[in-house]
Amino acid sequence: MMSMNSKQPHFAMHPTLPEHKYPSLHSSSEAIRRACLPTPPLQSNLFASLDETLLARAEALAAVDIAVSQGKSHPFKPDATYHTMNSVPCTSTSTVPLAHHHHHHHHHQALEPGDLLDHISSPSLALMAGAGGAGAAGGGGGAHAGAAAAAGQVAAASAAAAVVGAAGLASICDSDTDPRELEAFAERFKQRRIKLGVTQADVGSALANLKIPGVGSLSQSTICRFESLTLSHNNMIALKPILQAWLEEAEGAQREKMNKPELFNGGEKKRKRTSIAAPEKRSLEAYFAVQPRPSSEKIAAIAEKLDLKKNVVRVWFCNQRQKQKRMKFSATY
DNA sequence: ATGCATGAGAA
DNA sequence: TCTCATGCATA
Repeated sequence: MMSMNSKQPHFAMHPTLPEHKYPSLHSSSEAIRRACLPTPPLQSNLFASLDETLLARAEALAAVDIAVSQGKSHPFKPDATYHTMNSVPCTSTSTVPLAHHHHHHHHHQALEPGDLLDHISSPSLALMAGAGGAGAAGGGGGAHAGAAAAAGQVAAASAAAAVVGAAGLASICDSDTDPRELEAFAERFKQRRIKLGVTQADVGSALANLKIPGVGSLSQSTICRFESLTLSHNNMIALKPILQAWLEEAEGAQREKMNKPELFNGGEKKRKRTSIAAPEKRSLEAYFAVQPRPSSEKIAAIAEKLDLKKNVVRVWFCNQRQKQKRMKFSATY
């Protein structure tokens, strides 16, 4: 069933896109999203001394499973994760046999100085690498290529380089930033991937075989998240051209097997995943509902109350915030 | 498929 | 310190 999969340390360049300020926006989808969240929004106020009082209250509510019924409700947090970067020419090369439509979605593109050139410019890929092979299914394994650098934004470098020109397989058009388009692509991608008989892990490692500058391998997790749209909008946009390139590549050379037996393993330190118990988790969610960005002090307080390491709590909040920003149910619909 | 974690880069 | 892209470990 599983395979031992061992990747090299962790080399990756995260060109990281500038952080944008997402202006307000939707409220409906935001509501939907929250409604789907495991934790019903708490109704507390953010006034009063957000001290032990609130913490205790939140925890108390959490303990009771939160019934909510106080005459106070606050609006949802206007925290959209959007912004789209887009400023590169459009080669209209949507090789995607998808039904794309054009329409305008109110995308607030808060472009910052850096954004203007921070995009993926079609890295005219004309490569021919071997597609993954192996047909095992599952979330398991596969050999891993030890490519360096991951694929954040193939932009940075290529943008300026403007290697555009030849066969533009990827093009950044507004349709590429369209959530519906992304969703459609993701679905289609998964379908075709399965048809090719490759696992998510296979795709991840195969990406390194494509010689796209700045693009290395990705993990099964990321491929999975791409397919399920559980990535940020920006992340989806950045990955789409890459995965699309792989897909076309793989389908084109479905016969070749250029497998690369990467077998280097020092076998060591296995990271242990700390697991937060359900009760504690509930409390955290309660706290989060009332104050998604607790101060360092508050985090410390919470950590102590729940008997968790402060860092664990901090990271939990970070991840929780990030979760809220995923594509699914992310507004703009 | 997801939870918790790391690290780079921006604030 | 936070955000964001990613990944290991795991259910």
